[in-house]
Amino acid sequence: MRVSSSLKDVAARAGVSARTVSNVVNGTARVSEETRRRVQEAIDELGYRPNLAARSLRAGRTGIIGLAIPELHSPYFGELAGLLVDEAGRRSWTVIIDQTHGDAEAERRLLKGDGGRVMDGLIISPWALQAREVAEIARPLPVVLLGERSPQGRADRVAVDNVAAADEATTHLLTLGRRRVAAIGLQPHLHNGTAEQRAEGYRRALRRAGVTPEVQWERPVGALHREDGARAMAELLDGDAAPDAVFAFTDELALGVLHMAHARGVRVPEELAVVGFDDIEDGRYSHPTLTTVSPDKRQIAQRALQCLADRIYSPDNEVPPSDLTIPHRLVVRGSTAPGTRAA
Amino acid sequence: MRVSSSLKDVAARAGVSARTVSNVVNGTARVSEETRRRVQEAIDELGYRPNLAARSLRAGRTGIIGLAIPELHSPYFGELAGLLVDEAGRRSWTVIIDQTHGDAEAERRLLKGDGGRVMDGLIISPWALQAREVAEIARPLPVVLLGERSPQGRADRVAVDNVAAADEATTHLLTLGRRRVAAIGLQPHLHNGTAEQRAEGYRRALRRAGVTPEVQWERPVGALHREDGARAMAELLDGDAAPDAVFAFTDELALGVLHMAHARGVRVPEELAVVGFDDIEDGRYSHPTLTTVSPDKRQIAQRALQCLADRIYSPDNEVPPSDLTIPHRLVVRGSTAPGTRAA
DNA sequence: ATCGTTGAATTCAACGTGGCAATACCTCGC
DNA sequence: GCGAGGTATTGCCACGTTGAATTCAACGAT
Repeated sequence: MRVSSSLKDVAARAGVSARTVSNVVNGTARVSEETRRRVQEAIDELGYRPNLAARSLRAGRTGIIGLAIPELHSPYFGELAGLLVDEAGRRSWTVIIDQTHGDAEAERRLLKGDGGRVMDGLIISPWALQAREVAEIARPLPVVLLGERSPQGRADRVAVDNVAAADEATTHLLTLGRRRVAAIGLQPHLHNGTAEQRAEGYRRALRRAGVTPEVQWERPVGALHREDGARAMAELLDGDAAPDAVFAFTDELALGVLHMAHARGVRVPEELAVVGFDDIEDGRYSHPTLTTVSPDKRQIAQRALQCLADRIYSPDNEVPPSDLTIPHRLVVRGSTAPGTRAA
Repeated sequence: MRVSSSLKDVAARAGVSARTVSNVVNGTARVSEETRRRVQEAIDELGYRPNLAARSLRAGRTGIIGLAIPELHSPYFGELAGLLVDEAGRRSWTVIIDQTHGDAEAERRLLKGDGGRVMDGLIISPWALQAREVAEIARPLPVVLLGERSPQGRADRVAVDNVAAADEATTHLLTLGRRRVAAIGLQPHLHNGTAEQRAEGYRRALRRAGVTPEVQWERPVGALHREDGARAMAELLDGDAAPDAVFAFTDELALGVLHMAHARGVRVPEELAVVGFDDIEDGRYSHPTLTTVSPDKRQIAQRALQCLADRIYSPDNEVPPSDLTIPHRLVVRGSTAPGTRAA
């Protein structure tokens, strides 16, 4: 029992050839009822399980796909990863997860596939890698990019329209009569493409409303967690003028903003309206509940897997890379409830 | 470039044998500088990556371990999974993640290893499976159980002392002068061992303080999410007497409790003190911030992996199963800040 | 000149599967 | 009694890799 048994062991025990056992296991060929029974018995007795390494070697496919995300503990990526694992299971795929921690080197390593070929395909959410560099990496491996533009890309891409979504979020704040609208979440040092797009949508909305974008309202952050949001909010409150609204590029940042607002006695939404992005579970139970841009996460998962499947199973992969835009909607909750505006 | 190249291809190109290429790749044997250079060149030109399936087949090991948890999107498991993935990477292991959704059948399937052997070992957090059943499943595969007792177990176990921790949490509430202490999180229908232990600690603390445990204060839940906590809290508030404290078996439940308290105008911590369990990130930014039992998650990850490593690498695995208790501490925050007690 | 030693590279075999082609067995029709 | 046409089963090989054993050349010591 220590050393796991193989087809050969089962065959010996059942008094048939290894090939027949294989046929029973896979239903490949016709097997007489009597033989099938004997083989099945031997399988049960020996506790035989097929060796997937051998199978993969033979088939040239592993049935394993990779998912590379910045951080699993971040709620957005946790939710997305959960959906991807489930949807992948539906396709009989197993998912291995890697965390890049927003490190360019880690992203590069995964894209290049250092350390060998296990994965049939890779879904990656690049955070620190410049779009140009992603495009340059030539790979035989099917790759789907999440939330990053893929310019002359060799890879498929699945994402929401970040510019439009950010525009909507900002416009929502402007509609409430707010004019000192801060944006929290820029990451200029990382060349984070997603952040850049959201900043662009933010500025576009301001301009359309006749408000000139000002640098003082655009707050860069080190990372995208609650603590970074809280810190950015504190800086704003310590500045010359306090904002009357905040568009945070992620819900986590927004929750940090809410936290700091509480701590400093700023009333939300009366004195400060807040919008986030991602629609994570927390935002539905925070105090106040969080208005946010909600991407259709399940659809992101499904479409990403569909892209992979197309490339993995297509005999010749001359299909041009697709660039899928996933629907989103603005979910209005307590943090932007129409209230008395501060003087 | 379509079909990935093998040692043989590289060998042909470099004018050496496949074995020599293997030696260059792995640094297995001495290779002359000149040969190494030629081989490396061929590797780069062909974009060769070792085929891990073949390697695994030869080695009898895949370098892949499995992690089976109820749900990836739950913050506690997300944080834990993130730590496990990182710590596993440090050991050059890759992690495949499965979600059981608290389904007994799914847990059983994973433990039995249906579908073949890919994993060198499995870390599983059983939620619905009865301890007896876990113990009965004989496996050649090294298994580590998280947070579940493993009675006559063949498997290692890593967990906090749930009884003691629940006792501390409850005692903390009693110390504040609260006497109508509710417990939210029992799952009698699932035979959830962890929940049972926390309930036991809760009752023990009450008795020690001279308070008789009453059924009306023990609220079962369907799942352990925020919505379940909110629902349970609503039921309590709709009941005959309102509690003046709640011990929620997970932070998620506790956050649902806070949410419902806000919605019903119950002031926390003045009228209601709340303690959670898990110390998830959200609880540090909620309003009020959440008092909680904080298990040392990194240590859980490290110890679990150490157990696996011991079994995977030990020549004869006659090592008796270990049962490791992970330290925890009560982190007091806003939700139990000493305040005016309700009349 | 011969032998042992060392370093460098090679050959052979096997890990467990499944595709392919071949073979053994069986039944039926004439 | 014999070939045709199935059905059930088998043997052989290759997938890409590496452990073990082997070959070959060069060198220093005797």
